[in-house]
Amino acid sequence: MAVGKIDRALVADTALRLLNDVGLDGLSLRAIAKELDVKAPALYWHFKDKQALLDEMATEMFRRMVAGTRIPPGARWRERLLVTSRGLRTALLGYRDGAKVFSGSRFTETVHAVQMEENLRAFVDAGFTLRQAVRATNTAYLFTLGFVTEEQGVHPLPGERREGYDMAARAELLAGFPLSAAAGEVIFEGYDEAFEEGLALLLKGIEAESGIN
Amino acid sequence: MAVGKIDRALVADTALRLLNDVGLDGLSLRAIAKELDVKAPALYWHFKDKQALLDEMATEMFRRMVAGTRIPPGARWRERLLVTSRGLRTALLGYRDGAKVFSGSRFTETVHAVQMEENLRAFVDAGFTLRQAVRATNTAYLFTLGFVTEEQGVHPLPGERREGYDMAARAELLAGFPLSAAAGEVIFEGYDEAFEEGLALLLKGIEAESGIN
DNA sequence: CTTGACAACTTAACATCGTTAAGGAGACCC
DNA sequence: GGGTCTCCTTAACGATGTTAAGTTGTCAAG
Repeated sequence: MAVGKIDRALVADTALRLLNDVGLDGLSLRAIAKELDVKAPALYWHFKDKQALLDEMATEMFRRMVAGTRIPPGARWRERLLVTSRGLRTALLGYRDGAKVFSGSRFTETVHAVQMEENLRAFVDAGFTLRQAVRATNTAYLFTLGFVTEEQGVHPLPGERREGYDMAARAELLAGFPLSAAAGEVIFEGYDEAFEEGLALLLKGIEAESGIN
Repeated sequence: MAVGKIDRALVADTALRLLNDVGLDGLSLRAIAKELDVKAPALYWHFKDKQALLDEMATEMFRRMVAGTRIPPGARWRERLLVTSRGLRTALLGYRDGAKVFSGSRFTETVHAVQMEENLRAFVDAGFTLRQAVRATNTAYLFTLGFVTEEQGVHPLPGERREGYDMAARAELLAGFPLSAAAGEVIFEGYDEAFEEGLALLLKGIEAESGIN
């Protein structure tokens, strides 16, 4: 398809586009290569192995997340943590198996440090110790990763629903567990609200434990 | 090795044992079959595909977690959430790539409903609405999953450390980001404390938002 | 203008993987 | 003794990540 010069960025971009069509399981080097009008082994000129390509994809995902996250100027710790957490979730949801790709990879650059530094700075400026700042941001980060991982297990892409989870069948299996049965609706419907309320719990906790608001 | 009757439970048990040696990537059907003194296609008599076997492994992990988690009689919501979250982390840490296997699979039974029901019950009895109870327990659950997933990216098994993460090199890369550089020690050392403090934040938040203690 | 080096690819092949098709040994029942 | 069912084997398929070796184009030095 694309006949121009091939470099790491173009490969990662192409792979990310393909990811939404075929998912992580279908993302073979041969498929990516075909999209670039090239044979599979050519990719080894640019990446030492497939994991290195996945790492580049994760890094590019993060780059786009940072670019797409508008942080209000003068935002304080609370707002920053809300906005960056929502931004991460939105970014991961933008790709099929986005959370899996992301959390199975390691960054190839230090782009992530910019946002991390600004977030930590906001906390420290507000009076948190560095340790408190790290724990707070990291907890939000890991909650978001876990959340989207599970969410994408049910909704591979926003709007799509994965087969094999019938609400009625679930209710029947959980006869004898009335609360768990009723919990189904709360869990599997309204992921947006669930995420927001989880974040809200965390923020409340940060506030309550530090006394900083 | 084992020459007795082969059934789903034995296969899952053997696969879980092998998992700690070879990791998820090395966990091939042929390797599992060899461990059972059997050829790979034999496994298809007991499982419709590899994912079904992984599902059984995840279910067995959960079963052992429940069996290994001593919940003090009369424990209230706070203590229950602490104990079950710690229990989940400990269980996942017990297997190489435990978190990945677990969060990529779906239970084959409803064993999980027992503990879920008891936890929700504890919350509701304490005065939480069902919705609050679900949000609280689910947030803790997803945080734990995200946490251990990242933790095992650095420590495949307790005591082992994955290569490629040199603390000195990291500090050098993050020159210009002093807070992020300093955060390294807080993040990568003391996962136990980090987990406890993340949980503590959450519990504080649950308490603060509901007014229930 | 030729030569040589280097970058960027192709072709061919390898071992391994999940999975399917077909068949065989053994237990059990009529 | 014949037939059926369970549980396994043998053989094979297509696909995968990866490596080795060779090919093409570009470009600078002699």
